Amino acid sequence: MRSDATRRRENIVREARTLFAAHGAGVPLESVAEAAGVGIATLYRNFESRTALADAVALAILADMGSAAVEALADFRTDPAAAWHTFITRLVDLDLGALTEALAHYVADDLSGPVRDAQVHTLARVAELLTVAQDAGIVRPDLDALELVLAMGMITRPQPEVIRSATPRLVPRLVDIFEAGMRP
Amino acid sequence: MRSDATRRRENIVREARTLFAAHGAGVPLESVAEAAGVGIATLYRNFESRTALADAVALAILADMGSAAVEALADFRTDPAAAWHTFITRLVDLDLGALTEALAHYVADDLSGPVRDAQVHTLARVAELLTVAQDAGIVRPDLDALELVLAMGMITRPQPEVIRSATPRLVPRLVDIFEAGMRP
Amino acid sequence: MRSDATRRRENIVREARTLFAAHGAGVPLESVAEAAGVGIATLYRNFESRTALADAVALAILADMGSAAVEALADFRTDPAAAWHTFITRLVDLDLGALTEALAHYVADDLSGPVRDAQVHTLARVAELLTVAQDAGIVRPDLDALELVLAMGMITRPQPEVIRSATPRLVPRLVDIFEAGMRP
Amino acid sequence: MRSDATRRRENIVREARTLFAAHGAGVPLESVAEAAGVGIATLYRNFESRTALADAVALAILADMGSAAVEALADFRTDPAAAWHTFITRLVDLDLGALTEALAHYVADDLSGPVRDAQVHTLARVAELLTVAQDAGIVRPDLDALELVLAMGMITRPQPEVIRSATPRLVPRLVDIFEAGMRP
DNA sequence: TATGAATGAGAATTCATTCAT
DNA sequence: AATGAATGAATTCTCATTCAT
Repeated sequence: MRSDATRRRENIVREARTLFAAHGAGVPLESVAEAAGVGIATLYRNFESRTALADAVALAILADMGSAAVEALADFRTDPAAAWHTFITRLVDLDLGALTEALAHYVADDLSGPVRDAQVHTLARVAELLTVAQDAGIVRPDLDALELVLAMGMITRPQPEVIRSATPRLVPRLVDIFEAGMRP
Repeated sequence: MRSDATRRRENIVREARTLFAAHGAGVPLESVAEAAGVGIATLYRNFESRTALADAVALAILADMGSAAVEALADFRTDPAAAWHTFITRLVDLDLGALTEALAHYVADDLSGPVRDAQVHTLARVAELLTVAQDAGIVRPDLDALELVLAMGMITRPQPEVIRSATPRLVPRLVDIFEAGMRP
Repeated sequence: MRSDATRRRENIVREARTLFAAHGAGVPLESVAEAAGVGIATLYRNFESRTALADAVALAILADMGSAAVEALADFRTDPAAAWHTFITRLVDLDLGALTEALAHYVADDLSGPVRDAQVHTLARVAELLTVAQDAGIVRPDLDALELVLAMGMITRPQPEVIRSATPRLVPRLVDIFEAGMRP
Repeated sequence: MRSDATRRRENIVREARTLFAAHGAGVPLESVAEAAGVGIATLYRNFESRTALADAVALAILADMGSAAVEALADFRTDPAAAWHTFITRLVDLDLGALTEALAHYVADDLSGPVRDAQVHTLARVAELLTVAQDAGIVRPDLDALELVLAMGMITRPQPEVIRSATPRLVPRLVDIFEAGMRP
């Protein structure tokens, strides 16, 4: 029973993440509930408010980002360039745009405790990786972790339909340019 | 009264452009009206619908972008690198994010005639400049005009307040990285 | 100059009458102004409010109805049945539906003085004709003038487009049935 | 709760029917909601749009009309004249005026499927009754079912308050005249 | 606990009426 | 005097959130 509830909850977060990434954080919560196959009231039982759900989405993304950083660090010895490139690629697949959207409701630095902590913690991991990469001469030395993450977030944010369909390969292209720009 | 009305109309477009850039194209039209110092009905007299207003905003931005390209071309002889850099910088100040947002309501290639025409026309100017810059060896050869414009649009799109205040210098930094990435 | 203004004013009333009859008294006054080829402010200079305009429409219709009754009376000697039938036919063409609509804004018996007077006066003429027709044995004796006028108004009131197009001959048919029903 | 919701829904239709009949199909939906004792959003949950509500009203009226026709047919053997008269009388009480109003938003023959079907079906019933009555020599042979229904609709359409209060017995009188006019 | 229904508050849009030229 | 522009008030419709089963 317990795990059933847990799975349901995670499912809601997953769908919210996808929808936030695709259509912005403004999507009707009812559509999130529907995508997750639950009633709207169930969503609200699990997440007190839109903010609470957005926080959960943010935490999920930050967790994935942390893992990506840790794994990249582990692989770094073997093949630095490949490890770094893989990390960037994984960031792209993380729906970072949804993260940005999910944070949109905070004013200034009033991030809720857990989110702020996770952010600090994850950024520390990324910074660690970044330092190693910089020391290895793969990445320009004046780049900081927050900047990197936000940059990836901005270039993967949801695009209006007109633009997405007119330029289907846009994101990979931007990522490629960005990677080039990050080299020393 | 005629010129008065014209000024008012332009004022509405200017405020809309600013607000679209700052908070997305979803901003209440009432807040646009308020910013422009007019009643909501006046806005509607001038722009039949949100779409019509968004079109006007798009046209204004495209016009400015065209001018920037033309001027950069003119300055190119004198100092290619400076001309290119100035062009990029001017793009940043154009509220391209607002353009992206303003296009958000179109499906596929159903841009309204005038907007599509202006887009084609302006992109042609930009492409001209781009070609010149590529020939001069300043810009990587595999970059196209649409890509360039969209890229600038994405990295200047409105940010949630948390992010903007936490990283006030973000946009210039991203631009710098992008410029680096665009070199051959 | 004077007659110019008068003609303009009458033109507004005429267009209002047509539009009230066709689309109900709720039509935008701006569309009335446009149909009359004047600016909305001119309409308002001539008619203080929608009510004032509606009154003018009512008066115009009542005047026409009075004339029709007077003429029918004059023709009655010659050919009673034809005179009566012609009268009924003329009522149909009078846009009586517009009259009904134009009165719609009055509560209870608060008709404005002039309208009430015109109504009383016109009904007296119609009653006169009606009496003559009843005496001649053409019309059932229990019919009164107000009833007659309202009946014609109801069966000529504007119809929704669906119905109008589905049954283009409806009004003449109803008039025919009504005429039959009015015989002794 | 299910049956509760059903009752509520039916209640909304009932009130809408009454208000459409009394004040035209243009009544603020908020006033319909209020009359039904629900919030405006509840009305919208049940009826996607004004059109959907109007359709429901139309269907309800058509259903009642069908029943009236069927019952009149059943009673016809016993007492033709009484059955016919009762049928006419029941039509009057059906708020046919509301039906007309409810159809007002359709263009040409674009009635929504279910409404069109119901209309065809109900008219067939009425036509059946009409034929029987014509065969019995009670009704003039050149009358068709649609005409009959529309005629009743027109003479029972909502009247402006001035008129209603000035002539409280108008509708029954018109019906009487109409019945007379429908005889062979 | 899970759900569908209910609700009020907010945003888009239209229109009668007033104002400034 | 004639006009087009400006405005607020009404109305439709949508959505986050709460409630009753």
